[in-house]
Amino acid sequence: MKGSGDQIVSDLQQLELIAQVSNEAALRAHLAEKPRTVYCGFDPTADSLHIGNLVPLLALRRFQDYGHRPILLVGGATGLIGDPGGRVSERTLKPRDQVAAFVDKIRQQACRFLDFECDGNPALVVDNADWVNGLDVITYLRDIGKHFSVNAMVQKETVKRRLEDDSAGISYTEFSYMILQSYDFAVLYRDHDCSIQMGGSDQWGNITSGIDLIRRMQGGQAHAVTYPLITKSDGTKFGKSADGAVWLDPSKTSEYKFYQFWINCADDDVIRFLKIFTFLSPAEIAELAAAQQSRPEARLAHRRLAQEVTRLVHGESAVTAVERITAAIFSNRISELTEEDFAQLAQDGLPSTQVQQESFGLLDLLFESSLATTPKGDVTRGQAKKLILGNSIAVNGVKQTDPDYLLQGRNALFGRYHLIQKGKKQHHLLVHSD
RNA sequence: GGAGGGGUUCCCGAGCGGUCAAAGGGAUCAGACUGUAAAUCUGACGCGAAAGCUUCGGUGGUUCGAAUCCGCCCCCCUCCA
Repeated sequence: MKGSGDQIVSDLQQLELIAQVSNEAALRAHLAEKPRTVYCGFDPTADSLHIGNLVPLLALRRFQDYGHRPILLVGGATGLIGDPGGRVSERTLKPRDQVAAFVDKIRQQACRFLDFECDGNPALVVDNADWVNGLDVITYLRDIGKHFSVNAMVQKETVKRRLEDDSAGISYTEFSYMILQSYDFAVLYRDHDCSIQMGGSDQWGNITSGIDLIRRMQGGQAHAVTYPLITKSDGTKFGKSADGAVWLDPSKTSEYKFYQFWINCADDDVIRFLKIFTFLSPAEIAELAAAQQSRPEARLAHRRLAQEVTRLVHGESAVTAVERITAAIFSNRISELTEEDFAQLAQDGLPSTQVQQESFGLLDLLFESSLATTPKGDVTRGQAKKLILGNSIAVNGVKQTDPDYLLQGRNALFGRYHLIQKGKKQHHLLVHSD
């Protein structure tokens, strides 16, 4: 454990991880007095968490490091409803069994970021389905709903936006989301003495509404902390890469791609991301910032960011593997790679294809390997041809512009390897097997 | 149930009988420049090698010809009951 209980607030502020706090003085006093319990909710919207979810996950971890107890809530119930916040239009309801499956996966994934064994403040995982599913309508309306003023709910930003939008509107179902989330907070307050809820800044309305509910139902005082939504300096959406979100599940986003995502971030974002997504000390970050100033082309900060986050999510061995690939590929001296290097590439997770044939059409390979993905997301031969003709494809470091080019075993490096490059950053290995 | 307004290519958003695979912007991919950066410039952006084929909520019509007109149906929004 480090620092006094309320040091966490200053630290989070320094890391630009606090957007809003319900009442800073009160919160500090509350945290300084003794270890507290803080929770953050994760709705099961997919079968994996994505890098955006790292923000609250790591923030919970920070709270734990300061002696507070983190509760990770998985929204098995709220996930069936859908949060109207951050959305311009109504969600499509997901099948119940699907949500249940998502809950399991997310619970497993999230667990590795928190300590469940430590003395005093072990983390806890809960599922709000446990207390919401058994709730009958009358109890819901009489004991919970009675405490909510529709007049006030309508004023909440997330709801208001949907009411004012003349192309969307909001269903009663999503309108009720806030009540369920408020109830979660009240239950955790009652059963686990959980007095702080953390969430994205878009959750502010839901959180404060929970604070109100706790006051009304139990006469208690709870607190809210929100973190800013992560933005990119160029204004495009954070966390998206070529084919959508960057997931924590390696079967959805390979370790190599994951690492590449981070090392590729913009200069203007890298220091901020180091603060948010790593546990490096302020001194270390300052050092990297200085290095970036003096020698930006060295990309020390980028590399460190990629290393740290990959280690956090996938472990040390993944870092070693993906750095081997990266070094081999971006050193730009393909001719210098040894036979062992090539064998290692496929093993380390560089996408690869095995073929028996002596010769294989380049165009076909682009198609088979999904390198020929159109801007829309389809894989077509037409796109493969466009890429070849558009001077985008290199084979073993040499550009090939002939759409009929054949990858032949006898021309392969070491008799079996063809390294295909699409643009500068996408690679695929063709292996001619014996 | 009544009145009105909408559903266009990944998103936003023009089009309102032919010259429309459908303006413009965004996103995305690639090329140049670089530092695996940003900004900028260039090209691509329904499928197909091509002829051509399939798109504008669904369906059936009217037309030589429809995203554009008509009927029915579905969905969304606003107001009224």
